[in-house]
Amino acid sequence: MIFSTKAEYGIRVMTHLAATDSTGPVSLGSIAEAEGLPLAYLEHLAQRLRRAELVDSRRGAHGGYSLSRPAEAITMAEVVRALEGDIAPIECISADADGDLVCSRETGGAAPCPTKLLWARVQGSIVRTLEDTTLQDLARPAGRRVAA
Amino acid sequence: MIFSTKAEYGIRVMTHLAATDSTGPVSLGSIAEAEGLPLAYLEHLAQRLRRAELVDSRRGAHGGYSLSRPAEAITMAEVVRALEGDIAPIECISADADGDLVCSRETGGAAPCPTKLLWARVQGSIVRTLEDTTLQDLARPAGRRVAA
DNA sequence: TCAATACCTACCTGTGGGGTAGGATAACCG
DNA sequence: CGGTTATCCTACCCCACAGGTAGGTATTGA
Repeated sequence: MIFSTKAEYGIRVMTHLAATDSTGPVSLGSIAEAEGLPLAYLEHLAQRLRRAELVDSRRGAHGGYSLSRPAEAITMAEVVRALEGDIAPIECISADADGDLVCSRETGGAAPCPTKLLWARVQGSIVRTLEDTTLQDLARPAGRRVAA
Repeated sequence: MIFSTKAEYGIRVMTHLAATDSTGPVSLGSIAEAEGLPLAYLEHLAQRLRRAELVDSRRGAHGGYSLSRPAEAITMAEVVRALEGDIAPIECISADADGDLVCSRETGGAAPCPTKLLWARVQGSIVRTLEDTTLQDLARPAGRRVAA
């Protein structure tokens, strides 16, 4: 499995916010009830979304969460990264500061790991797909921006 | 992480076989030594590859494994599926007999899960990438068949 | 002041990845 | 035929992490 329920639940929270936006902050409790998800667990995910500055929060009575930006300006790449961490196809692959993929098995350029090409391709296609899909695409499933 | 070391190790075994092909079967022991991987673990992976009919095996002295088909006729989609099982981006998504994606959260078409569109796109891009990459592409990293 | 809410830290439990161990079976070689 | 080299098979083990639960603290509106 590629993504865990962290990504699923978190995206459902974001989609819910997108659908009920402009009516003030929405409490996690009401989202949990509407989506049928455990509140205590959603709180963890909401913290990740907040630290990534994808949502704003207001504490106290009538507080809650709201999108920090319009739904069309939030890509799924950002959301998934906030919820799941860096998107890597496999443990030995990570991106360096320039965004180039690095294989931890490559010890001084001796014998490049033959699988690196595959992971690079897979990673690229996933990231491109996530960057091409915005929150708005999911909130209004009728309007598909790009070909699936 | 999307793929585990099962996929990595298994592909390295396949690549090794592709590189040393036409010289008779290769023992797992020699592959394990050359690649620096634990033999006992590779045996599990080799069984998966054999049951998927991606490799042929010969028992006994001077036995070992060999590719069941030319490297250019083996796609990474087959190899990864044999090693990791079905490729699904998330637990709630699976493919039915026709290959269409099904979301286990959809209970009678009530409220379609807003995340399904995203998982469908991601799954499609991964599968397409894996199907476009053959074992030969990895065995000869210089000759890239498709754009990354 | 009180209720509602976000925020924080600690803990728990099951599953699966990533192996190890040990034997049974089969083929070649002298 | 008997030993050696291999695949094949089953059982087990450890631990990190997903997926939560619990319980408290801080903040705000009425």
